[in-house]
Amino acid sequence: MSTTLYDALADTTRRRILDLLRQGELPVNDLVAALGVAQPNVSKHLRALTEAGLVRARPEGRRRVYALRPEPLRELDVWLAPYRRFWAERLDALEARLDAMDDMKGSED
Amino acid sequence: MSTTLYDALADTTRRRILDLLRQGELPVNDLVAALGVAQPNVSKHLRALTEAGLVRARPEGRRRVYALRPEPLRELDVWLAPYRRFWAERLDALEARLDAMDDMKGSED
DNA sequence: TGAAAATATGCCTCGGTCGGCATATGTTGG
DNA sequence: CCAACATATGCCGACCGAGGCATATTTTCA
Repeated sequence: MSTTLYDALADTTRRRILDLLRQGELPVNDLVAALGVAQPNVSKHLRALTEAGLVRARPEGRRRVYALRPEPLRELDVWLAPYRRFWAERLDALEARLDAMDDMKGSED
Repeated sequence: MSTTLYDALADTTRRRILDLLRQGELPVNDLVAALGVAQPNVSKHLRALTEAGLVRARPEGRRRVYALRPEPLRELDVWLAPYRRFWAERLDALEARLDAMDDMKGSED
C-alpha cells in the first residue's frame, strides 16, 4: 500500500497518463482510449497515481474525471536540482570542445 | 537486464548512492560504509546504475572507484520541464493567498 | 424499477527485484 | 605462487507489481 512518488513514476503507462492529463482533465474512458490499455489496468494505475498524490478524481455524473496534481513533482525537482550543475559543467566542456573544433575548421560530417 | 533510468531511480538505496557520488568519486567499500548496506547488494545497485548510465567505474589498483554520470538525468529534467509551469501556477495562487492573509495580519502560529 | 454505462475491485499468474548468503574473480605485496 | 583484500556474481526465497479477466459498485435514464 501507499505507492511512493518514485515508484509511481517508474511505470511508463503512469507517466503517459500524467502526460495526457497535462492537456487537461480526462475521464477514465478517454484515458483508456488514448492509452490502448485495458480499463481495469488504467483504474489501477490511477489508484497508484492517486496514492502518490499525482492525480485527483472529481465525480461528474457517472464518471470520474481525473486531473493532474503536480505538487509532488516538486519533490523530484528538488532532488534533481543539485545534479543540474553537473551536466551543465559537462555541457560547457562539450561546447568548449565543439567551439575549438569549429575554430580549427575542417571536413564536415 | 538493462535497467532503465526511471527504474534505476525508483530505488531509495540507488538514489542515496547518487547523492553520495555527487560529493565526488568513491570506491565500493566507502559506499558500503556510508550506506550501511551489505557489499554484494551495493555492487548490484552499482550494476543497475551502470546499466542506466548513471555511474561509471574506474579501476584503481584493486578497487573500483565509481563516479557520477549525470547525463541521463537530463532526460528526467526534460520530462519534468512541462510540469514546472503547473506548480508554478499553483504556487502563484498560493502566494497570492498568503499575501492576502498577510495583508489581513493576525495571530502567528 | 431495471438495464446499461462508467468505473473500481478482487483474484490469479507471471516475471522481476531485493536482500541474504556463499563463492568466484581479480589485484597486490611478500 | 600464496594470503589478504576488494569487488563481482550466482543462487535462493520472499515479495511486489503488472496484466488478464470476471465481477461488484454506482449512477443515469427510460
